[in-house]
Amino acid sequence: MNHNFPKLVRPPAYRVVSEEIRQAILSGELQAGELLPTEIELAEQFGVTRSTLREAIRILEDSGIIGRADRKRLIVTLPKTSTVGRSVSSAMVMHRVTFKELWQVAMGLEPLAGKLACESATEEEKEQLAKNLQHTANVLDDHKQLLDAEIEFHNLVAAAAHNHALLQARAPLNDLFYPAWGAVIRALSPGQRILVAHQHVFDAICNNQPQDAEKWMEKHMLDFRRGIEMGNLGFDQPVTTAANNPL
Amino acid sequence: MNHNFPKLVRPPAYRVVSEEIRQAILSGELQAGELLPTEIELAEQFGVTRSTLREAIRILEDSGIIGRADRKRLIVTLPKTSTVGRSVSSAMVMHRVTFKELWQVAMGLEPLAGKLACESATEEEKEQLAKNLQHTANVLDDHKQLLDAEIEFHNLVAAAAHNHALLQARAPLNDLFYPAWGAVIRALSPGQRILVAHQHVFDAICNNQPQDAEKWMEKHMLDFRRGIEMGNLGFDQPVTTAANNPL
DNA sequence: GATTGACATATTGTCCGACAATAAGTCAAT
DNA sequence: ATTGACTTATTGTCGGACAATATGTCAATC
Repeated sequence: MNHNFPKLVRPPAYRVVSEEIRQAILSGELQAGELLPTEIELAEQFGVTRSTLREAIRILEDSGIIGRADRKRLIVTLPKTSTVGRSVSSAMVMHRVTFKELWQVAMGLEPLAGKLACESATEEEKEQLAKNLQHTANVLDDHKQLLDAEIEFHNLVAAAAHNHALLQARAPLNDLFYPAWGAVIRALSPGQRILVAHQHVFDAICNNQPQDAEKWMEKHMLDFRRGIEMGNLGFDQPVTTAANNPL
Repeated sequence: MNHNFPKLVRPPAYRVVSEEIRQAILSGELQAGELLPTEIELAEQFGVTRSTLREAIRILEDSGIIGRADRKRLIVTLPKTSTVGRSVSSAMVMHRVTFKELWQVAMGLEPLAGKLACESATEEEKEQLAKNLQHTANVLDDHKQLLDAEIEFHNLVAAAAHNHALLQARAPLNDLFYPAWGAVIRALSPGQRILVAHQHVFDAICNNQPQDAEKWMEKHMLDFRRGIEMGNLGFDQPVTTAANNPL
């Protein structure tokens, strides 16, 4: 054997079709917001049956790049980070990613978000943060509400960074990691330390002091780690999916 | 209107089925490596037609949590980071993520990878890195091969960090970002500076000096930024997908 | 003994046609 | 302005059919 042929790939039709449509979208040929032709028309264009075409559509629909205009007609869509994040989260759960691993990533991303937010946050975003802080102060004793406020704070900071790649990379944290704040909050109760850290991050953002934002976000995450270790969640335990069926 | 009913969600059958299977997998009820029943059997179990069931399967197949045992039978699979990364990359392209945004994320993740690799790298991984360095030195003038070696180096370091969450977060960098090294390499040619940076990161990993690894990875990424700005790629241009059809 | 060929079998890929379910529009009646 | 009845377009689901492909078996061949 002096010559090796490359192994032949013969993807099924539904895969070819879905890839074709995906490329059309990624290349800009199809813009977000455009209505797609009906299933029958599309099937005719590709020369396949509706069944085959539908299988192709499912693939794209799940990855979020096409959705529904009105629960019927298909439309090219800008994927939401949460949609894309879901498949990433699934993968992480299957790979038995631990809290520790996620925390390490969070230690890389959250301080970064704080830093970038200093440069990019708009007045409106600062207001939202301010509102969040005030709300947090009011619900310090209500674990459930405090958890929601806590998660929202991190999302607001990340959004203020105006970096979609960062948002996307952060998505699994929302699904898998921050829900654990529930246990952390109970362990560190009352939430005084949480509020103080948030306050400092907020001030840093308002005064455009990136290093401070970074530093305080880091401290905040260190608290988080301590909380997990104190709670009944093992730091080296794999994360789980909290029965997430938001379809 | 004193009472608001929650809007009714009535997901189609194919979605319910796919979600059902996904949960069975995530809950561990179905382990990776297990063969799934045939389509006919599955359809009978759920009480739907094969067509409907197949649409459900497509969704899961695309997200990589089920695959093929032998191009026919379906099997529960550990999703590869590249598979999951592809949908993330698509989303980023559609959101017109710029080189700058990706670079900012890379500045958060790559030094982190270097740092973690110091603690976690096995002897075998160090050997692979050494081999990569030597190869790099040999192809400093061959742009194409140098690019491959460069990308491999970063992947090896990331793998040596032994953090799957990090690998997953990094996945889009491989698809969208590092291909741009092509232009960078031409701009910075010859690749002497690249090799020096790699060398220092490698030394730091071998001598278990996390700060050094972090620092040199950071310098390396700063070079990258300079290269992009010098090349004909705009730093504020949206990244594109390099006609990636690895099906 | 290893390779080839012929055959049966199981499973997925694709097609076709049909009908039910749902969303949107029109128009008249109240 | 709201309701109700009707029409129409489109997706959701069904059932059955056959082609294409991988597996296994067994005999024939060298």
